[in-house]
This record gives sequence, structure tokens and C-alpha cells, in this order.
Amino acid sequence: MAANGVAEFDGQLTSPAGVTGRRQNGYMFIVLGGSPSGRTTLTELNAAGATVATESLSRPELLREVARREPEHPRWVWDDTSQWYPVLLAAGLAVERCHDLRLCHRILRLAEAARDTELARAQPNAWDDAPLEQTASGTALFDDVADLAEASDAGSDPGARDPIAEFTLQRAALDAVAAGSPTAASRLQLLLAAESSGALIAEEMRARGLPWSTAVHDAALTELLGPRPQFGGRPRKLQAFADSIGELLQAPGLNPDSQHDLLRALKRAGLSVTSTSKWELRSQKHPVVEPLLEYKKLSRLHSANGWAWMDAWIRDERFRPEYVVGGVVTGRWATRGGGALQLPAQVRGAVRAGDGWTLVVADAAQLEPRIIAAMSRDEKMAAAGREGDLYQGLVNAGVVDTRPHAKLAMLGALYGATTGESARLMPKLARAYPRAIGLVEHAARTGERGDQVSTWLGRSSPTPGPTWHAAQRAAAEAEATAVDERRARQLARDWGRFTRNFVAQGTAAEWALCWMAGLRIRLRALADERGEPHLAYFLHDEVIVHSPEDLTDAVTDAISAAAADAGRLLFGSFPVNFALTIVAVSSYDQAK
DNA sequence: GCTTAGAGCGCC
DNA sequence: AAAAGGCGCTCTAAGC
Repeated sequence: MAANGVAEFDGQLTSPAGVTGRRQNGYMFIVLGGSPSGRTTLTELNAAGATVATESLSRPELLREVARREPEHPRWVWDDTSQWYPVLLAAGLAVERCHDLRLCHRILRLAEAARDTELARAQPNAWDDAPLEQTASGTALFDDVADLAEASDAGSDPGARDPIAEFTLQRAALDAVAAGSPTAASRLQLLLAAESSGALIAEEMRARGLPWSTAVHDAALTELLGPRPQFGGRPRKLQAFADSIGELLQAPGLNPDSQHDLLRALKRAGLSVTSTSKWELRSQKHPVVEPLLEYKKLSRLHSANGWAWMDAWIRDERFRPEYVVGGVVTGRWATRGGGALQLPAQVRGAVRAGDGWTLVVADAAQLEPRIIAAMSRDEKMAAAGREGDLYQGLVNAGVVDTRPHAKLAMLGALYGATTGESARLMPKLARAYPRAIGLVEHAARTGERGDQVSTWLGRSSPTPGPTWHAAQRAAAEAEATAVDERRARQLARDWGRFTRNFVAQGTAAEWALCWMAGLRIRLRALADERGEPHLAYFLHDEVIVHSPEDLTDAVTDAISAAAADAGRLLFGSFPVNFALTIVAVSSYDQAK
């Protein structure tokens, strides 16, 4: 283990954890080009990147070849896992590892450590994503990102993508990084391997699906909302709430879904509110508040995860979310459709293990505090988490008086609280843990200047865009007004809060990727005639493994061991532990 | 009729 | 008093 905590690399990736490690004899890359549905070009490269063989294959030939070569543990190199892997999985072919050129390209293009490489200097090309479609609520923060992708509208043209040329460029970029900093290169290499492993996991989870009981889901909806309406419209119980809201506000027929109408009715009834949001309503004393809050809760359930959602997303008692690996700038995953990362507690009971199977639900406790403790080598903060609950550890260390205060103070540090109780408590942490808090403070200052920050493994933050820089320039002019200065300061602080959180959230995402990658390999080894335990769900710092009941203990051990592996892989022997809560349940609502 | 912005709220 | 990071989704209202 290298002093920096990253496992030593000898150029290639293999290991017990399946993420990284030692080169084996005959290690090889197999690059797939063309298309999985049409003709494929298969090119075998040796460890040095030299072409060993190349052939053109039809689809059946491709499947045969993958099956034949996989036992040699090659790293499959392709442009986009989400395009290739489902075809293989549909044919019953799982692969151990891959290199996803698109995902790795994105990381390397933005990485500070790889700034002076040919890959980073190249004009935007087909390997750069088209700009991510903004969601309806698209944030102001990222409307202004100076993104490499902006200039690229060729991103969707796979014809312009040469996987071998791109792979060669990426390897050259890593070599160039290694020439300046072997540590930076080995970390980036680990990140690329972990990201690619994540891409495999995402497709495998989608292929398996999350076991979902439509009967339980339907029963829960019926219980809370009333029977499913035959011809649309509001379910009975929801309508009853709407009616009573209308009566209490003396506005018969009021549609509570109309913010405009609702706000007007609330004001007319004498409530002093400026919006219809929950937090503001809660402070009001009026008989309408309770039914209105209840209506909002049920209405949201109905529209977001009601029968329509069930019809759209559940097939054959499986929920198959489309995960978007690295879909968040920090490296967290997103999903496309189905809102899989926002499954409300109300419907989690519908996630049910099959007969003779169980759900092993594991989540990492206070992950981000442990991450910043390890990144900053803050032994004191790491020690506070040693016994399990890090927040309680802060209380026991006499840093704050209660656990809720510990949590509030920590969130303030991670998010950059400026007002309120959180901001008042945070300085206690800064005094007790100058290293860990100093790390996030430094990240904030860096962002405020408009500079990039990077995660532990080297995923870098985007830089602010032209509007941001224009505002800073305007404030620096001699004739700048107070308004100019206030605006510039506001934008700078906003960006600083983003970069502050980026290092913690992004490194936590890397730990989670390594955890899952290692777990996946361990689970494969557990498969026997009783069945194959497999990852079924991932939520930032939490996983669900669907497992044969008989293997519950082995799966639990695998989850713990994989977490410890991930900690060592990233942070070496630094004494931080990544505490887990692990429970085996028959349905997801029983966890937590 | 279609698209888009804002509000609001679910998850971490 | 609505503060503090990252998202996705659905709804209404408004504009084309």
C-alpha cells in the first residue's frame, strides 16, 4: 500500500476487489467498436496498448466471442456501457470489468490533474456529452457553467467515435499525469475503474430489477387515498380533503393544486402567508392547516408514486430504473424517469424479497464527515466515529451538547451554513477539528475565487461560466456600484458553497463506487445452487442486496468487508472506519 | 396544442 | 426567519 493510501498500481487494474490492483499475466484489453446491434469490430490490445488481433463480428459472433474470452478476465473497452452491456446481459453474459470511454472521457476532460494533456487540450468532439437536458427546475447555479460540452452538438453521433483512438488518448493522458505525479495518476486510474464498474452495476441492476409487489403498493395506495378511480380524477379520500379545505376556506370547489387560487383563498381566510409551502403553513394557526398539509402529502403520493407511476414503471413485479452513472457533477448517480432515487417511505413496503429470499439493506452512517476526516487526516474527527455513531462521538468528546446539535453543526460545515443555529454551532466544530473543517473551508475559498476543486481521486468541479466572471469583473471596476459588489459577492459565496460540498459529496460518491465494485465481486463469489445474491438498488450511500435467505450472513459479511476494502483502497491505513447499518428484511420499509 | 418557468416536495 | 449542497418529477400557469 502506498503512503498516500491508494493501492499501488503497476499500470493496470485487477484485484481481489475488482477495482484495482496488480497486473496478471496476459492482461489484456479488448476494444469493441461499431455497434452491438450491427457489426462489431473487436480489437485485442496487449497491456502496452499494442494491437494483438482484430476481427469483424456479427452479433451472434460477438456474443460467442465475449463468452469465449471472458474467462481470461479481459477489460472490455467500449464507448458506452449503457449501449453494449444490455445486449450482453440479455444473452446471459456478465463481464467482470470494462472501461467506459464516455464516462472516463468526461472525468479526464475536466480533471485538474490532467489539464496539460492532449486529451484535455483537444477541441470538443463526439466524446463530449451533449449538454445535459435541464430539468424543469434547472438550477441557476449550473445554467452558467462553462462546460466543455456546450460547444459540442456532435455528441450523439457515434459514427465520429473511434474507440481505439480515444482509448489511446486516455492512456496517454494518464501516462502524462503519472510523469508529474504518480499518486495523482493512480488515483485517477482508480476513479476510472470504479466509474466503469459502476456502469456495469447500473446495467446489471436494471436487468435484474428491484422486486416490487404491485399488490402491496396498490393496497398502500388504497389505504391512504381510497380505491383507484375508474375514470381518472381524485381518489375518494383525497377528494374528501379537497372538499373540506374548500369549506374551511369558504371557497367551494377550490382546487388545492392551483397555487394561485389556493394562496388567494388562504389570504382571504386571514392567514398571513406569502406562499403555499409546507414550512410557512405549519407556522399558521387555522383549522385548514392540518387538512391542507395532509392533502399535499397524499396528493404528492398520488401524482408521483400512484397508480399511474405503477403502470408506467412496474413490469412483471420488477422496478427497473435507468440509472445515470455520474449523472451529477459531483459524481453521484442520477436516474432517468421513475424517480428511483426519490422513492418515498410510503411505498417502500412494496419492495419485497421473493419467497426464500431476503433484502439485505446497508447504509453508510455519517459518510461525508468520515470522508472529510480521512481526506484531511483529522485523527480526532476519525476517532469520534470509531465507536459507530459519529454524531454521538462529537457529543462524547464534549464538542457539542446534544446529538441533534452535532448533526446540525456538521451539516452546516458540509453545506456552508451562514445563518441560523447551524451557522452558530459550526465554529465549535472548527475549533475542535481544524483539519477536517479546514479542508471544506479551503474548498469554499477556492470556489469563491472561481478556481476548481477536486475530489480525493481527482474528479474536478466545473468552473463558473461567463456570467459569473462578468459579475466579478464588474465588481472590481473603479466605478462599481454597491449593487455590483453585492451581486458578485453573492455569486462568489454561492459557488464557494458548491465547491465546499463538492469535495465531500464527490469523494463520498467515490467511496460508494469502490464499496459497490468490491461488493459486486464478492457477491459473485457467493453464488451457488441456492442462487446468486445481487445488488438490487443503490442510493448514494445505501445499497440493497437481494439474496437467498440462506446466504444472508455471508452477504452481510461481504458488505462489511467491501466497505473496509473501500476505506483502505482510498485512504490506506488512516484509522477511519466507515460504519454501516446492515439489516436483513423481507421488505424495504422494515429497514431504518 | 406544445413548451417552459416556477413552485413545491420527495430522496441523499 | 427560511437558512445550507446535490438531484428528479409533477403540477399549474403563462407564453408561443
